Amino acid sequence: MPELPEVETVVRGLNQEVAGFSIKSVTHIAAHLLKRDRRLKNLKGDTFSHFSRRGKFIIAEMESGRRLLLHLRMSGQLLLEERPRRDKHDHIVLSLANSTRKLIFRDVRKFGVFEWIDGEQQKALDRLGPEATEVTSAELRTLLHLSARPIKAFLLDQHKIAGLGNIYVDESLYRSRIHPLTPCRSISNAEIGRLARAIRYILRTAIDKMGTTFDSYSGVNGNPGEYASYLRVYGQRGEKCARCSAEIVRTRVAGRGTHYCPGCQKLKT
DNA sequence: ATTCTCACCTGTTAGC
DNA sequence: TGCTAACAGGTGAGAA
Repeated sequence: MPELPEVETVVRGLNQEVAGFSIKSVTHIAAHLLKRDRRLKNLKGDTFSHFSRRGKFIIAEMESGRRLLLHLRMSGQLLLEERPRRDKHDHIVLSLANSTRKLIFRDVRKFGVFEWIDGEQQKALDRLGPEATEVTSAELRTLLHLSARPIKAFLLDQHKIAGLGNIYVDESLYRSRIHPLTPCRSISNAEIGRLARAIRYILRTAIDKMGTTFDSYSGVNGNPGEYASYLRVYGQRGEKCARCSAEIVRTRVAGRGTHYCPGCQKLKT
């Protein structure tokens, strides 16, 4: 599932391959996206000038001055293809001027977002917490403060920290040796320091590896990410912990499948 | 204000 | 084997 490193990889690909290209025609646009934003009909003729990322959101700045907000959610993909074979999950297909390739927004589960930025979309962006790649231990300490909620729920909350999802939360907690159910307020300063460092390190490493392909994720050219082989706990149930050899377990925390090592991530309350 | 639960979707998998 | 139910997970609306 696309989290910060996967979205960052897509944005880099878009800046390399799509920035500067104009939309020659809208080959296909799905009804459910038009229903969300009627103005998507007027994509034609505008030019992509630059792509950026905020949390897991993608922002496309257009030459007209308008901006598009894209979100891949669970299964969204942005793909560049030469002669795309029509897939029933393609919801937007854009023909680019002076290019043989088409830009495709494919999304099996239809949770993805593709709409012009207006007051409502801007508000959603403004509500996001600090970028997870940049989070400092001082910031984290302030945010955790007196909260009794489990650290895993906190780290998944985009309004607290933006960019982490289920995979990288589990990996960050493992690296900093913190049990996912630990109440935020019970986490020591030393642990907060380890956690902030772990989050930054893991996200940066995963960006270097162009993300994790577990299921369907790929970059704009269809290339899978290479971080899957570096995962220490996510999807590793039953495997031996690399640090203490205990068996990695999978439970449910904050409604999500949660992986951790019972040997080196002890719960304190 | 904060935090929790559920709906949104559909392909895949577990269980009978 | 074939069916159904549960599951996967990011987000926001509404409830507690």
